[in-house]
Amino acid sequence: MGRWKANARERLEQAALELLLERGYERATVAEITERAGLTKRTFFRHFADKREVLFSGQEALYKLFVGAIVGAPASATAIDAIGAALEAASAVFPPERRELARQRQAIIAGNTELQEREMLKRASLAAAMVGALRERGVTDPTASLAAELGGLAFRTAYARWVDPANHQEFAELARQALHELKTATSEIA
Amino acid sequence: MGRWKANARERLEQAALELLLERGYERATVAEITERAGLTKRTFFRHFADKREVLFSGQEALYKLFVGAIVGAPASATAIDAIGAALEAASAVFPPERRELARQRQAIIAGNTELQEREMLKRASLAAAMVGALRERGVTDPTASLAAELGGLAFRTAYARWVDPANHQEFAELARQALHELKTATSEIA
DNA sequence: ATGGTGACGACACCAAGTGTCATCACGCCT
DNA sequence: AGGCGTGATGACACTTGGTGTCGTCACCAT
Repeated sequence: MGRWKANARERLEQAALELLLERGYERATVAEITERAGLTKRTFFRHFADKREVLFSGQEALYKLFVGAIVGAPASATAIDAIGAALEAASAVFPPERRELARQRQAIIAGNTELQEREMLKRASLAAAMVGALRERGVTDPTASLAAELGGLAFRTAYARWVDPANHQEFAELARQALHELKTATSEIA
Repeated sequence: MGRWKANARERLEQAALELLLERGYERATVAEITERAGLTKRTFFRHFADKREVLFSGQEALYKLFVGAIVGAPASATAIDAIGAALEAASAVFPPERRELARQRQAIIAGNTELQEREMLKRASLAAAMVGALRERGVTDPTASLAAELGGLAFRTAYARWVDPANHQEFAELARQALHELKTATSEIA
């Protein structure tokens, strides 16, 4: 079987999504995923650092959108304004067509602890990236960490609502709502 | 309550700490840890769910202190007050004698991604527990999540300073400082 | 063609976990 | 004291994730 078609990585992602949805993360082996994709186990690990990573391939782009929007926000913008701009920019990664995919992905992650661990690490990396970007704007540390944490919470809230079948609004709108709610809660808490 | 050679779990934790400090997490095998403890690989996995877990054994107690303090806070206490009480209660787990141990543990974790993943998951579990406890007090959701996130950030800040050799204050004092800084930053951000 | 480059397959190998059964120390009962 | 049950451990085989290494084959530029 010496043939090799293009899109190996995408085929692996697709095969993984299907198989993990059918059988769950633990009951599906890497060998079975690669078999479905017409490849071998070794090739899987050339494209993904480990089995979990096949479900977290868009993260890099998300970081860049966040960081870019924060450092690119107007100089007059406050830390929270910059966070708001970041959420706005992030909306580009979550068009309505990707909602069903995101839902499936979340269903798989919800069923396995290893995947949740990976997700938590990605969250922390994103938060750290936001803190770094805010610092580049001159925001000092207690405020930078707090703003990043707030942004992360707003993002997770918006994402959870976006994935929820009960809602039909666009991500950007949900993000604006979540951030607004958190801002008012913040002023009430102090 | 069987007492065989006794202390199997503690011996495993001690052997693991030593070996992981010497060689790092990835270059030390479970078989080597158990060999040092005078036990077998199988026994290790009867005491710990996986290799990572040997470094996270005190977490259960921490959760209980947090939750207990939050639900046990006086009815007049605000959400932030309850968080403050939780941090105060958590100080019991971090006496000065445990500082060196904590430092070593953090050094090992800092050197390996899997361990950081586990730590992030524990953080998230703690945050979720705090949200649950706050809800029991009648705190509703945007505020509960925000307060829990704030508490987590204060805790991490205090812990980082407590472990830092440059500081010599007690954990409770560092926690009060961190929470106070975050409260003022919160009022400035809104 | 011709040779170089990069992606893939084949194979061996290590380490993390798990299932299963045997064994051995201890407390308890008579 | 001696037998019994229980729970912790050892022994061993097995699966799966993940890596190192080498060979092979398509593609491209010369």
